[in-house]
Amino acid sequence: MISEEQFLTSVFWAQELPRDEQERARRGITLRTVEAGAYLIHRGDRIDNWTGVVTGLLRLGSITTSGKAVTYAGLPPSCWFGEGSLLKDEPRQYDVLALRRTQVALLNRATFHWLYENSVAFDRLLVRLINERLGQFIAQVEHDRTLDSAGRVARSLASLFNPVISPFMGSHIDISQEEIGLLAGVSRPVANRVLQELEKAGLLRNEGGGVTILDLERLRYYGE
DNA sequence: GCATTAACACGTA
DNA sequence: TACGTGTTAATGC
Repeated sequence: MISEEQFLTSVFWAQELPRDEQERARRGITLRTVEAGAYLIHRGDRIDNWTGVVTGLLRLGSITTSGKAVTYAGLPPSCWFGEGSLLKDEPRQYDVLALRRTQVALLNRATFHWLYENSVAFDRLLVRLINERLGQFIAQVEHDRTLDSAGRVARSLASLFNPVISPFMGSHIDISQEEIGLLAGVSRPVANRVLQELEKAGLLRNEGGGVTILDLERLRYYGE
């Protein structure tokens, strides 16, 4: 179980629940650390938790039959995921890999289902998140087919700062150019070149192991 | 052409 | 020493 203070500061949806439901949710959450390069979830695993990123960075994706890594989304701090597998009670469809040492919060299955059955506030939260994620993935399919590498890097960076999905993000993220390349599906030299291009355009600031976003709206539509 | 990999130099924690 | 960044050369689709 996590402390009340940790619950309120690291779980963005805590305040959306009435007091008694908050307390029930808090008692159902445990913390866990995943080392850099380790898998939190393998494709085919049975899922027993709804999972939130507290610190660090995860990559949602899979490996194609030809062995190529495909990224579906970066999962930054304050992002919660895995509700699909819990609601459908089916094995996990994708891999979740820690790009760096990452702390996650795990809400156990029983508590998740209790909230799902009994809390209007929790259901509204789920609908909002699923709706937003659907829009994000549809946009991503379009962009992967139309944008060049600069647009894809800009897009995948911008998607980390989605205020519905990861509301605690602010404007800075600790992420190396190597990791940006892994998320955007480009090599590090390309990520490096694009980041300099985006900095020249005034959309972000490169800070060595991190990036500060200066203009999220233009970053989101860069290259269109 | 544009991207990738491998390699090297450089600065910093 | 380890890591992140900037850059180049060789190579492939």
